[in-house]
Amino acid sequence: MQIAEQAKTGAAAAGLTERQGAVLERALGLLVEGGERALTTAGVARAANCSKESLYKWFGDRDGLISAMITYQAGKVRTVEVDARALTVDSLRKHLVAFAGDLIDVLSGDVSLALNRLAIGQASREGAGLGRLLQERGRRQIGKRAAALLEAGRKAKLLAFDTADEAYGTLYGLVVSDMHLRMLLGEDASALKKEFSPRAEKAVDAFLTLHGAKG
Amino acid sequence: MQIAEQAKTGAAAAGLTERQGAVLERALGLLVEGGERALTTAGVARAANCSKESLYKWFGDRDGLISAMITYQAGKVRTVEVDARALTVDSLRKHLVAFAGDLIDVLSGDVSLALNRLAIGQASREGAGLGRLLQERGRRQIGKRAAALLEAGRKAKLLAFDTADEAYGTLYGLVVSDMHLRMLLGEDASALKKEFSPRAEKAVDAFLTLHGAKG
DNA sequence: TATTTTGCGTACCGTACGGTACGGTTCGCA
DNA sequence: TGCGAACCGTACCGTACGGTACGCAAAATA
Repeated sequence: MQIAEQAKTGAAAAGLTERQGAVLERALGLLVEGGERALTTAGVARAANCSKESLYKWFGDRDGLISAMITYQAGKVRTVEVDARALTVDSLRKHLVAFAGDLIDVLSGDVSLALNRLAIGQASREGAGLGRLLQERGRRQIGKRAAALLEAGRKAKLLAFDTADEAYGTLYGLVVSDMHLRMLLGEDASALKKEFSPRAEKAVDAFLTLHGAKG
Repeated sequence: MQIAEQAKTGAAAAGLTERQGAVLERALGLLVEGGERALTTAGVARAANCSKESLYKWFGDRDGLISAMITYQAGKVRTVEVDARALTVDSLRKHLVAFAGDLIDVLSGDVSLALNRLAIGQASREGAGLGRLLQERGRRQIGKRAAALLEAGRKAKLLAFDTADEAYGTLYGLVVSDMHLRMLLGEDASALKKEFSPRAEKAVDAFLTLHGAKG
């Protein structure tokens, strides 16, 4: 039910058949479960109850399949719009803390980790195609949300910074530190999440100390 | 000449023959050049002018070779001891800026990026063996240097923090942000280094704002 | 109902890799 | 000089993957 719904939305966002979305969902499951080695065309076909010929017809080749997986997964992410009116110190802090929590959630997600591992592994041999795609479709989205929030804070005279990008970089670093890399290297994601989630408020405090207009 | 000397020191640190060190050096070159796909046993043997049989004799199997490469590479890193006496605000700042620059240098190095990509790619399929090894031999080393510096700053009443680990995490996040991940995903390392190096001083300023005893 | 389309299942091909075996050669040593 | 260890180069084997081709069933269309 939930999976089917996800498949629907993700497929709709990428302009694909519902069936094709279901196939991509199975492929993502395979990737999460067994890494890149498990993402074979035969394996995907078997897991999704379709033929290899259909895979090549729909996605071109293996790289096309992977690209479709990234785009499809990115289509599932929905950024929450922030109401910029009536922003107070407390509400800004709450929004920042919520954003930090969502950021940690996204980065520690199984599918996100698997796709990042896949793109990083591919990055060395053939340009940065998948890496750029992942960056574009994934990070840009949540980055826009952060930029909007930060700009709203600045307009409300609650934040002070030169550029939103730089301030976002600071916030990102304070929240994430090296958590993402450690998870990518195989450290237990849920354990690391438990370690970093409580630090989200401290990170936001530090960010406000650095960029809060009151301080 | 330089390579030979590196091979000597790296091999000595890992308890290997000079010849074996040279082989690992060629293997690292192959990995940097062409990624994991280029790191085949036949390719290493050809590039290093040795036989596959010797490779298996020395390193066991392909994973043993990779582990040896990580340990060998880590053996080349030498941490600089910091003189903790007579630490002033200015000298502490200089030390922190120097540390930040070295951190960026290490993370943006060709070999470091290639090994991290390899370990991340391997992380999904078989535990976190290589990831742990890389973390242990690589990050721990520079982390110890940071911890020593931070503790010295605290003893000199120039820094205030709860635990050195947490403070190091803050410093790391401020300096690195998402630079490492972006490089791992294939963004041009030298360009990113140029972008982040000037920010090292700002990052240290921010860190001192957060943890400086004077502020 | 006849026909076209779609797609599943399977078999197949070429290639490339990890790992092993073997003949020939160099080098240290008695 | 004779011997053994180490090692290079190459050939070989089993496996697994990406990609293609084919036979056949089911659904859609006329």
